[in-house]
Amino acid sequence: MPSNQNKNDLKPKILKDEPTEGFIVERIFKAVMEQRLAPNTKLSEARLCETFGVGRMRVRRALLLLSSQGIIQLHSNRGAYVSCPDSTEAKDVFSARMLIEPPLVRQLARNANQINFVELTHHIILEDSARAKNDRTEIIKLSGEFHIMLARASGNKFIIRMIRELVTKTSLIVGLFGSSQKASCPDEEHADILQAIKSSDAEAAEMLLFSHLKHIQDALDMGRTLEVHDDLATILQVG
Amino acid sequence: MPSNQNKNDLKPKILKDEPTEGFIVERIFKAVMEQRLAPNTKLSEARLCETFGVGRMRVRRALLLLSSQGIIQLHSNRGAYVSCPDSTEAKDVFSARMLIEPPLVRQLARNANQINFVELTHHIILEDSARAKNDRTEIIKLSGEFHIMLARASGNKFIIRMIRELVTKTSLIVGLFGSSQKASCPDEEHADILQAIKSSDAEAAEMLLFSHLKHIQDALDMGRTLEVHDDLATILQVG
DNA sequence: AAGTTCACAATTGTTAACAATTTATGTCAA
DNA sequence: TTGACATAAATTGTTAACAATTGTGAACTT
Repeated sequence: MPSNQNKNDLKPKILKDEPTEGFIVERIFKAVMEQRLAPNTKLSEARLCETFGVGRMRVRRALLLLSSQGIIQLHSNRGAYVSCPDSTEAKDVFSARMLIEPPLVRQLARNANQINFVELTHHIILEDSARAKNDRTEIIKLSGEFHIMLARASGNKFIIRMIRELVTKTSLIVGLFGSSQKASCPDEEHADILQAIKSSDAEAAEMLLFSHLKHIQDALDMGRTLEVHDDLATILQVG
Repeated sequence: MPSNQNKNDLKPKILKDEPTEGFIVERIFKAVMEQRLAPNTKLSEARLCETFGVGRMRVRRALLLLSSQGIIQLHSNRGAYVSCPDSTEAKDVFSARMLIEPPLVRQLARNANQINFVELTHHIILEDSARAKNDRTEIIKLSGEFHIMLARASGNKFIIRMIRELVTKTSLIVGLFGSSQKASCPDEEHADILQAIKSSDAEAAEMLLFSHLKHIQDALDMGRTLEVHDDLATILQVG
């Protein structure tokens, strides 16, 4: 959802080593989704400039785009901070996801024959593998990505964008309110959902996804303190 | 230290006569939704600057925000143009709306007791009035707004934003592919939907909204020429 | 007349300097 | 030590000049 889709832009601008603002948005977006950027972290222009080796304009445009997607918040004259959703916003996020995603997988199950399952199936394997290694960071990353892949299977760019935004906010919420003991994404539920879709069982898929979201929400524990990262360069350059 | 969020953000900046970029976005957004800005219309920076009496920076930021919402498209070195959705995108828009809005009104019907119906009811009256006067412009404006009001009734800002964007794109699509003879928004359907919600008939509301969207889509006629407006000042300053 | 080339005008993209605001620092008094 | 207050530093917001790109049109060739 970042930048622009260009028809006539067949220029070799990609050769320039300067990252485009879409690239910067993507990086920060991903860092937030993978919980490498904690809520309330300050994203100063100067820091981002040197991190990405880019002028101030690009950074400011990227920050504006991120703020328009609710990933960060711009406080005038004070800078950009990673969004810190409150419980109300958390409720809205899950409410929106519960409204959209169940009908989505229902539709997917109905058109199961048109779906390419290889990537999705492979993704489940990756998730299992990460769980086996107890790699919390990887689990979080893959868990979010699974839902985005489901959205992508719809082929509808509006749905994809919406889900992407909601999943990213979910990452922030889980980072803030997720009790570390409970599993952030219950073990076999993704596999079950995918199986239901594969077997064209629309009702089951819809219900499974709904309860899946409910499980995630129920595992939240409102009322936790948060830590603020500060080594942006490391966080953003990796991955 | 993390507890202070809105301290100085409530400044009397509104006193400045310079419109903020949010204001500019809102104006253009609305102009597109009400079909006063035709697809493919060029929005040159200079023109917008003098129209809103604002520096180039504000305009550029506004344009970036609008492009991130898909309302306009930015072609590098060539400027900003009102989006001109093709048939594929049109299909995606209706597909997304059919996925989201029916479950939305279903939910609204279930919680009908928590909804304030005065504005919605009044809106129906306004629509009837506009239809009576055969005021096409007003009809288009009100028709879109009704759906946004439904979204607003959910109180969920993610849903509201999504619907707003989809409705606006629908306006572009109807402007492009809408055959002028067929009604753009069938006469009594909004009233019927609202009545179903009022009576807590979730199933009926869901189905009525679905077929309502289908009717709008079916009334489209792919393959029309488009006209490009050019008097931005007039268009944007009114309303 | 159609097409090409070249130069010029208009528009957008970028940079850097400047202004405004916030945050940090340091001194002094209670 | 704490608090207030003034000053300095750092950060963001804005403006304007400059660079780069695109579109236009005249002159020229075929």
